[in-house]
Amino acid sequence: MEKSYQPAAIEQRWYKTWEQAGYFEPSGNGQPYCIMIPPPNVTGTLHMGHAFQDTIMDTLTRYHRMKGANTLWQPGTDHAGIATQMVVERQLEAAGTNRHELGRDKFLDKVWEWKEQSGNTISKQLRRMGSSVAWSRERFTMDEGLSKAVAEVFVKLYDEGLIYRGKRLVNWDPVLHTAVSDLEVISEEESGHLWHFRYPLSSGDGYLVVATTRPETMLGDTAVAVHPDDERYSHLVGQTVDLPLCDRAIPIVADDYVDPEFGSGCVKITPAHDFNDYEIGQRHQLPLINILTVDAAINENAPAPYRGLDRYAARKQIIADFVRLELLETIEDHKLMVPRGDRSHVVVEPYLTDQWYVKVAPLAKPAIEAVEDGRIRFIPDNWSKTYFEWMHNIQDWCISRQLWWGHRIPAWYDEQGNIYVGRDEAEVRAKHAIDDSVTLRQDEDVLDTWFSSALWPFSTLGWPEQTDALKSFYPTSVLVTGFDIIFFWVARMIMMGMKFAGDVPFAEVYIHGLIRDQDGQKMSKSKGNVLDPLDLIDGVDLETLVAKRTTGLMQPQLKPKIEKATRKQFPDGIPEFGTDALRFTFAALASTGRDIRFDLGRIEGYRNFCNKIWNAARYVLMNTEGVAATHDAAAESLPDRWIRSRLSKTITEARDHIEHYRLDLAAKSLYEFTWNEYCDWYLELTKPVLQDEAVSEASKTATRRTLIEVLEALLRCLHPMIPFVTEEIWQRAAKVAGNTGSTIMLQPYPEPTDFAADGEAETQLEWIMGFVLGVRQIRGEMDISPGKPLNVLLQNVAADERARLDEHGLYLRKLARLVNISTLEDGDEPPTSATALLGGMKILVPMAGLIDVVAERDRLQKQLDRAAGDLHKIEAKLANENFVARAPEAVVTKERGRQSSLQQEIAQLEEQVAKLAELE
RNA sequence: GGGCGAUUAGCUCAGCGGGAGAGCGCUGCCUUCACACGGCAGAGGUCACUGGUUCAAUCCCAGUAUCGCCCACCA
Repeated sequence: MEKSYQPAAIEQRWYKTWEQAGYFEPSGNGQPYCIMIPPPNVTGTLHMGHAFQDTIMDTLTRYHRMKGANTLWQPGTDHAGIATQMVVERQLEAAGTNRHELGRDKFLDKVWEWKEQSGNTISKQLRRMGSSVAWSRERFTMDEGLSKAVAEVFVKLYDEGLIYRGKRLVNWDPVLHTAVSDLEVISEEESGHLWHFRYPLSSGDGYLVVATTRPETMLGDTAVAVHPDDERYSHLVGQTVDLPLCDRAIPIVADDYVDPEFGSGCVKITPAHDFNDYEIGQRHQLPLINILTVDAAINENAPAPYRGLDRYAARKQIIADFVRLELLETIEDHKLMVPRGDRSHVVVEPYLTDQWYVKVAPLAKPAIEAVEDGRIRFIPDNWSKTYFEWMHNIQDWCISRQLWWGHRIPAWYDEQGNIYVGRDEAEVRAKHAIDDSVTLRQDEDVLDTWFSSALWPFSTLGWPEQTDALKSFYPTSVLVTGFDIIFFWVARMIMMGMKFAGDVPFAEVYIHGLIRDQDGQKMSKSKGNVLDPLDLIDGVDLETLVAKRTTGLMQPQLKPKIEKATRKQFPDGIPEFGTDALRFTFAALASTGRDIRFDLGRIEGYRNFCNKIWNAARYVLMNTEGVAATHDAAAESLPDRWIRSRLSKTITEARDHIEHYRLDLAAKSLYEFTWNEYCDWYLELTKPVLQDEAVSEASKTATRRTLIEVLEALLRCLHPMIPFVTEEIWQRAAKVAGNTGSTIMLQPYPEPTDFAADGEAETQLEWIMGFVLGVRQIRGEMDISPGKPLNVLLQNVAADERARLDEHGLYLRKLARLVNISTLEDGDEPPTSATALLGGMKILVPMAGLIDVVAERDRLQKQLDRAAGDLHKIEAKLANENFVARAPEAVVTKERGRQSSLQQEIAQLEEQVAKLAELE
């Protein structure tokens, strides 16, 4: 084996081997365990969030596979309507054309081409992460099967009256020229103004003042509203005002919606361009005047001077005209929420169009109940609150998009505009007896991407066919996803799954946090702070990293800043850490719910951990080659019994933590066992056994067996998190251990009962550790070279401790580097020494004339102070009658025990301090 | 406006009703026959603040402050 762990040398080789052997595919045996991957954008690339999420899913999948489950982790990608179409449109733009010139069919060919070309990038990257997904079952949301499911669901919902077409206000993206759903609109506070306009009363008796943040919409005003109880205006209700700039009189209406305290208490009503005004318009039968084109310019319904002006140019002009007419009362600075499209980032307009909607309330009801009664559990549970909050206030879902890339809506129109919905045109004609003489035109629009995503858990298993896969794996076991798509995706999957697949789509929803940069910033291209998971795996030099971060920026002026920050943070680029180190880092950081700052220090630490395992394995393999297949358990040494017992506990912990989705705690347990117990103590404790000629062969064999058996089991424990290094080592270790399996992937996950718990061994070994630590501490603080052999004297040695000394002196001598351990009898006068305490026993390191009295006194005094402080607290507690009376018996007993041992410790320390004083 | 979360060592984070923890960083010593991606020893914290509950609070409750996120139609 190499002296240090080289991830690049093994990772890709093992992945290929596993995939070719078919280990990722469902075994067909055992309890089904299924995870559906949240399908990434087909043209996307792997980012830190994916890598994190994939690590979680793969760890769970590998764990359950090792436990014998029939596992299916199913991969796939999403067509991501708007996002993908935008990318291709940008390419066309660069080539000097656009989709309209190309036409729909040719454009779609281009998108498919782009999908083919870039679509497997993310699959390749998923492989680099070690993801054990069933590639044979990879799906794409626009596959034939999934498209069928989409049509099926659409038709069924339509037939039940749960999908309808309606003319309403929608969020209109004037750049993309499509409707978007409420969820796709991001409202952020921006600075703006509040313009106060005077609307003259038709009666000529003055004017009303209305305030608006959007002056241009006044061209579409069809009323002014006041509160019904507002005495200032009640006499005016029913009268009209003359709408300035327009040759129209509009009514003054009374409506509860108006807040009389705000502004003047008068509100201009533009039913065609504001969601609230639309409602008011409905209540008062006001006309709707649409004054905008699809580009959000002023249309022909507005007075001539404004036609054709962009909305913001029109705003300027209108304000100028109000000033000219002396109808502008005042302008205030004002903070307002500006709605922007989440893709285009342009301000969206409420816009009156025909769209398709899903009536969601009837679907939401059972979906709410499923979470309420625990058929679906959120982890952590508080996300269920977020879910309920949204589900209880859910609005109908606008599912049509004026795009070309996506599932085309399965609705046809005849020349009279009648609507026919069916799975395809032939079905529509048959169902409605429409012969070929009638021309049918299919709806031009496509469905919201999330419509097909909502069907993902069952459409990917073959629904509407009742396939074996569907029967085995639906409902799936757990959904692993981020909180940002609970509404977009999770809620809709639950609704659709319950409606069409007859059950909840998953039993648990594990919500993980967002990966942020080291400063807590969201990683984004425009901030220039993205880390590519592959750069962490393979390493990257500084120039490449800078180039990656600064090319293709939307705001090129940020380049110098990004470059500077990058050069400062990564002066030497990023070293190669390997997939396992990255995965272990994600696992260790995956505590519940909260966001994660990705810290390079952590990944470096876990890279070192992989190397530690590697070297521990080198040691073990070096010492166990050809070891007998069995051993006599009676010949096991104390350290053998101890490490087996510790491993048993560690296995319990690891399993328990993984089952509860606490990968961070599982990682921690395994890390600490491996490093602090197996490496730091056990491997060191085997050296005296294996090197000492006096130790029996049977005992050596038992130790060799323990070395290899613990290593082999530990590798299995760690495999779900760090699959590559564990497989590489396991292949060698398994042979020595006598395991003939072909891969660690399919070995059983260790059981706690595989190794004997042994409380007695743990107690005894703790005593040995205490002894060694005591001597080391003296060495460290008294500046005695670690290599210098020492003699120690023991005082106040109890009978059972004498027995331990006889039995385990070998370990003490080796680990503490002692030549001689001798026991002082009562009355023996000890030489000048540095002292360590172990329970009631004193360990004395004779210092002859070398002792630094001051240093030793300081050292003891420090211990004394600490002990005295602790004792003081405990005595205060015990002096409290209420504590003694009310605290549980066990707690009181424990405190009394601590009290007496501290008293003993203090007495001994004081004695030593007094002795030192004699030397001064 | 409503809801959720965070505040613990220099940094990144665990923990939790009865003795403050890890990794990284820092200090000192050590090229010891698995590992310098290492070993040994060590320094470092009024667990944001104020009250309350309790025999006992970093932990539970209430409030305050700061930071963050989500939802919401106030022109």
